[in-house]
Formats: sequence, C-alpha cells, structure tokens
Amino acid sequence: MIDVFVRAASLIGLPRSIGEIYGLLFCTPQALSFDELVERLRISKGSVSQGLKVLRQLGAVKMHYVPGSRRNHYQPELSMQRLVRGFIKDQFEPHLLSGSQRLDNIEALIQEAGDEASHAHALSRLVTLRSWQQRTRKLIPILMAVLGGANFFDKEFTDQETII
Amino acid sequence: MIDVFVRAASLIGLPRSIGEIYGLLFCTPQALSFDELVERLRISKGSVSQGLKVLRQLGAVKMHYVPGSRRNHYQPELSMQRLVRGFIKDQFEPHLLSGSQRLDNIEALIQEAGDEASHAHALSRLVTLRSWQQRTRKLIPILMAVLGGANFFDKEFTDQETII
DNA sequence: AACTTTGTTCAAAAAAACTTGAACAAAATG
DNA sequence: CATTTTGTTCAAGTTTTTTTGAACAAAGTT
Repeated sequence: MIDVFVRAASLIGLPRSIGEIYGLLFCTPQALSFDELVERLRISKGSVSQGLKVLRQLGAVKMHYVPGSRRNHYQPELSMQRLVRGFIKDQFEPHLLSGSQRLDNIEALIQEAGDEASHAHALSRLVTLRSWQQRTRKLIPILMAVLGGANFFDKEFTDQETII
Repeated sequence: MIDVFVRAASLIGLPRSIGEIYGLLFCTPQALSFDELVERLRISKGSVSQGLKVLRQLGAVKMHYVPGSRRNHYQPELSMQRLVRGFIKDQFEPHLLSGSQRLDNIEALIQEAGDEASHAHALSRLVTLRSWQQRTRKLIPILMAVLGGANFFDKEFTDQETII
C-alpha cells in the first residue's frame, strides 16, 4: 500500500522517502513518532526530518499530541481537497506568480530589441502565454470547488459519508 | 522566453531539453527542422531526437510539411486544451488505470493476511483511496470542459478571439 | 549500386536529485 | 548544571535522470 504513495509522490515530483512517510502514516491506525518512522521504514533520520518538513509545509501531515510522550506524533491529512490545496499553494502558485513578473520582463525585452517584423509575432505569442496563465488562475478555484462539498456537476455523487 | 518553458517543463517533470525545444518552436514564426533545433539550441542530435519523440507523443508538436525540403519541420501545438489533454492522456491516466488494479490487489492482501482489528482500519483507508481515485476521474472531464470553448463558469470571459 | 542526407538508438559520461550519518542545537530531565 | 532526549542541518556518498556522440538504419540521389 505504501507503494501506491511512493508512486503518487513521484508522479507529482516528490522523492520516494516522502511517499513512504506519508504512506506509512496513512496505513497506520495510530499516530506515529519520528523514531517510529525511522525504524519502520529503515530510512535515515535526515530523510525523515526533511520529509516531514516538506509534508508539514504541504499540509499533508499534522502534528498530533500524545499524552505521556515528549515526542511529536504525526497524522496524515485525509482530506483530498486540503491535500490538493496544499500542493497547489506550495508548489504551483509561486510559479504562476513569478511567471507574471517574467512575462512583463519579456514584454520589455521585446520592445527594446529585435526588428519590426518579429515584434508582431513575439507579442502575439506573449498574448497567448498570458491567456494560458490567466486561465490557469481561473481554473484553480473551480478545481477546489469541485473537490469541495458542493458538487453540483455530478448528480450521482451520493455517498458523501465515506468521502473525505 | 524559452526559459519560461524550461521552467514549465521542469514543473511537470520533463527535462530541460524538452522545454527548450518546445520553447524555441513557440517563439519562432516559422516551422523549424531537426537540424535547426540542434544548431540554434546547441544541444545534441540525440537530445533533439528524444525530445521531439516525447513532444509528439504528448501532442505538443506537429509535423509540418515544407515544400522543397526533404526534412521534417515542426510546429508547436498552441491550444492549451490540447496540450493539457495530451499531458493527461499520456502521463496521468495510465497511472490512474494501473492504480485501480493495484487497489484490487491490496484488497486481496488485506483479506488474506493481518489480524481482525487492523482489517477494519485498512479497509476504511482503502475506501478513502478509491474515493480519491474516482474523484480524480470525474475531475478530468470537467477540467477539459472548462478549458474548452463553452465556459459557462465565467461570465467575464469575453475575448475568445485571442485565446487558443 | 555507391553515396548522401536525415534521423534514431543506446552505451557511456555528466549532471541533478536524493539519502545518509555525524556533528550540532534546543529543550526537557535528573 | 550536566546529561539525556529529540530533532535539524549539511557535506559527502549514492542513485537516478539527462545528455552526449558515435554507430547504425532508412530512404532519397546520382
């Protein structure tokens, strides 16, 4: 089962160790501590430390206080909507933002250099690029809405109970 | 400008050279031949050959016949919808499919091994996983619909002319 | 048929990404 | 305050991915 998450992680460009950590947390009934992750996965403390850091940043694991233990325990985020939101916020939107800046720079570069004829083409491609960017921006809220509770697109979507 | 595509490529897990090839095709007014890509990007024939292969598979470049030249010329796909569809069909859906198989195997494994108590938890996590998968499946057509012409989500989406 | 052009394949080299483990910091404990 | 526990950091080592370039195939020319 952990393998499912290792593959999913690599699909979205995250290292194997991160898939393993999330996968083990996902499979295990109770919250696990740092040491338990090191022991059960047989990976180094360094990997676990870095992996948990990324997973916390993504909002994919939550700290869980366990009475009587000084260690931090970790639990997986099980809401698909929150997982996706975390991924987009952390890994996607920054690129979109810096992308806008970059397109402005490119526009300036087109203005100052290059001959008349190529200007027209370059500017038209820039328009295409900006439209792609804008459409991606508009897509994200729709995506989140579909993953959220109010699913008005699909009438057969019935058993909400089991869907997190 | 090519740099924009190099970054975009790495964001979706494709090598630098592929971003460069698509980027140059995107920037250039006329279709380019294999050799022109090698010369203008200063990368090896091997990289261009492999890069074009992947881009063709994704539907991100199209062959373009140029009269009087024996070489193949290439043009970029400019429709965001088709680019996204190609990417999903080629890189995403196969994992989704094999994922279903894998979940069935996992279910079998849960049945035969493990004690009573952990069965319940494992099965409930399997349900979660299946719901994630099903929701992803349902998401794809919606995504394509939004990227397609009929955009009934956004009333301000007016200048369809420039949007490819 | 011999030769040229055009592009592919694949083993080896280079580069990039990931993991490890030892040194280190911070906080709790005795 | 010395010691132990808990976890982080980072340079070095390992693995994986990407690129190169030479050998090769396929098809067109002379």
